Amino acid sequence: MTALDNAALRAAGTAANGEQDRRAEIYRSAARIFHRKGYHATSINDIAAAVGLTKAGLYYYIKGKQDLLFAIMGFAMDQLDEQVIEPARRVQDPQARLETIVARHARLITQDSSALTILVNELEGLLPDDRADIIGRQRDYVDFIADTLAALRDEGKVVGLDPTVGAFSLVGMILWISRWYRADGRLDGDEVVAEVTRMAISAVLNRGDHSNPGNPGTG
Amino acid sequence: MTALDNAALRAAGTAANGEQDRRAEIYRSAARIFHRKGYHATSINDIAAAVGLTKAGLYYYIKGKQDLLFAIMGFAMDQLDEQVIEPARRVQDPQARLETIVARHARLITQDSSALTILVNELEGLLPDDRADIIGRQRDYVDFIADTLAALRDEGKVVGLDPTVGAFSLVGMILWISRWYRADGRLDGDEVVAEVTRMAISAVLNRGDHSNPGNPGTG
DNA sequence: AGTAGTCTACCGACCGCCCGGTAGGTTGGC
DNA sequence: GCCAACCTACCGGGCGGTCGGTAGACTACT
Repeated sequence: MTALDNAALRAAGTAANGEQDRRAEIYRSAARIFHRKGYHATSINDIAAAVGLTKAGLYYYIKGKQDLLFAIMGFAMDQLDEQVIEPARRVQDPQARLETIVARHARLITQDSSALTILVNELEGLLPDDRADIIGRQRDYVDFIADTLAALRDEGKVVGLDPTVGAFSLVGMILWISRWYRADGRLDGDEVVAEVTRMAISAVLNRGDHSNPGNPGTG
Repeated sequence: MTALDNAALRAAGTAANGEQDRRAEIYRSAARIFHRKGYHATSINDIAAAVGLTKAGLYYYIKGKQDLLFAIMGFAMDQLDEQVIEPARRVQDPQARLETIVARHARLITQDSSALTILVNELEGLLPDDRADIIGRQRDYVDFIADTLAALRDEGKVVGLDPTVGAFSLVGMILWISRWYRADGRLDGDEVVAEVTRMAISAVLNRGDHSNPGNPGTG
């Protein structure tokens, strides 16, 4: 989970090396605890204790609880940008681009879901300005997926699917992974990523109708 | 949102009619506020004010904050049982059953997502015994969907999909609706339900491979 | 080598506030 | 007179956050 180091570095500015390490550890621990207990149910003392500091000592490194949350969510959003969106932007073919998006996003979650899960679950813990910032970036992401679906529709590969609904539904499928996936479970991360990616593609691609010959109706 | 009345009635036992109404209003308001702000960020005073009582007055009707949460989640789970699982159980054909599950669950969410959303987002606010109860019922639901997918696989309509992963993915797609659907949005509830249901069926049904002729790889 | 000053990395004690919850009334309809 | 349906006033406690202090490493000067 050393990835949060980057966010810590960014927040630390021109600090000494020891301070960078400590700060990274704090961000990492906070993300883990926020993820497990939720933001509001986590006290500053919880985080301090987890990194072997007192509350006052912790405040040497952080500005406040809200800033901690915003930093973690900003990091998660950066991760999404760098690991999912940017690589996908370089893929021209819409179907391949969609596969890239789903597979990379799903992989991020199976690797470490803390920050990414906080990103979607703790929005109301942010200050209004910070929330607007994060929500805007999230909307850009959904729009990017919707645009990809629209491109697939223009190719005739997708028929009769609203791109926005499609994008939200795929995102829901992906995000939910963090609720049920266990690294020590029956399937390993790569298998889960592959399964979900296949489902996502299948969900949006047009393969004729799915009317059910043996089905008297949905009543 | 009068549906919570039932849960209130159940909790009230043999109370007078006026008390039933008041209690139902409390449960309804609490569900709405928990949904909007989250359980931990909602104070008993918030709920009391919303129903025009003081905190002490509210305690005439409720036993405590945790019981309130558990009652709301129990109601949501009852709703799922009665409106989704039981009707679906009566559908023999697996594909029709799956359509029933998705459409009915999605419709519940577009109609009133408060209690159902609390049900999945506030589990850690419960006491351990209560949490075990709710989690058990949720697992039963996912198993029910997975069994339906397994039946479809036995029919040859689904190939190469892990039923458990499939069930979780569909649930994620459905639950996420509560995060983006707005009753005053571009699409009405029925359209959203229909779109999501079609995507869900398409996601699991086997329609040949989706390999991409114009795709040099997923780089 | 000694020592005075400085800075980092903390800690113990404390602040005001709000929380969930309660004790003990008060009021109004039957 | 009684009881349902509230209220005012309060409790202990934990919260986020701050304050003044300090051990110890490091530097600067004599």
